[in-house]
Amino acid sequence: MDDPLDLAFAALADPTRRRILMLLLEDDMAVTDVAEPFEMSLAAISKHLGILTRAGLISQEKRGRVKWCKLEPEALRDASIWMQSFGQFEAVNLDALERFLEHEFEPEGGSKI
Amino acid sequence: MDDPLDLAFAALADPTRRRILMLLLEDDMAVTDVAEPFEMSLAAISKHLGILTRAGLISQEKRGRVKWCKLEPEALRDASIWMQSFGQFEAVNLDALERFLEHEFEPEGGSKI
DNA sequence: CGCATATTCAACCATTTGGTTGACGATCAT
DNA sequence: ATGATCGTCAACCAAATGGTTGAATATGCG
Repeated sequence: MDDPLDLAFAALADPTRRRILMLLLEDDMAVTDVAEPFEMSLAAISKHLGILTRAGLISQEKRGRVKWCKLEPEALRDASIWMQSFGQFEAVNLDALERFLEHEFEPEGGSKI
Repeated sequence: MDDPLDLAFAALADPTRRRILMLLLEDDMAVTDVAEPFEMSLAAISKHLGILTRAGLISQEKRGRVKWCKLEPEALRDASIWMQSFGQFEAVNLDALERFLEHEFEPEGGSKI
């Protein structure tokens, strides 16, 4: 029940949360800004962010009254490793992986605030 | 809601279902044999198998009165590819993979047919 | 100070989930 | 045909999930 994999996969199972992760892929964001594109209450988004945080997929750091959300790919990586135990799909495109790693954490167009 | 990714990740979020997938990694199995190592009713396992089937992670084929369950890694691959869109997790460390698999398999210790 | 902004909390609600049990339809063996 | 085995179905249950609203807590600003 508290298995990190349970939390990670359960968190990933919700499309809203996957969209949130994709937003955060571009930049760290405040809770309010994460919520902006969605047609649901801020409280709902706050809950989703809590779930992503408990799953270790993001971290939240409060600076002033703003809580910044940041992607934390470690848990994702664990889930990915689990999947690769099935090894039957060598979909791991190492070229793509390398490309991504080169650009890791590169600002890419600056802040959006 | 019907997004294949929703189904795949939701299916993977349950430890019983992940154990089932690991069983099937070794061999195709009948429903009853899948259920054998678990301490829950056959009906419960049957439901889990239904969820895995709807998610596309396994397929079931009835031959005689026995329904054979078979791993179908396509949906898993899709989920894995989705994760790689995040690309920010380092290339799969095979040592980590080994450690991880040991950890996943070990807790039940026992029989594997 | 006094007000607006950022975020969470608490209570509530409907739906889904993961499990049970008992009855049931198929299929195989004797 | 009888009976055992394989598997699902239906009804039920407790708990978790995903959402709402309104009040509450910080924090920043003029």
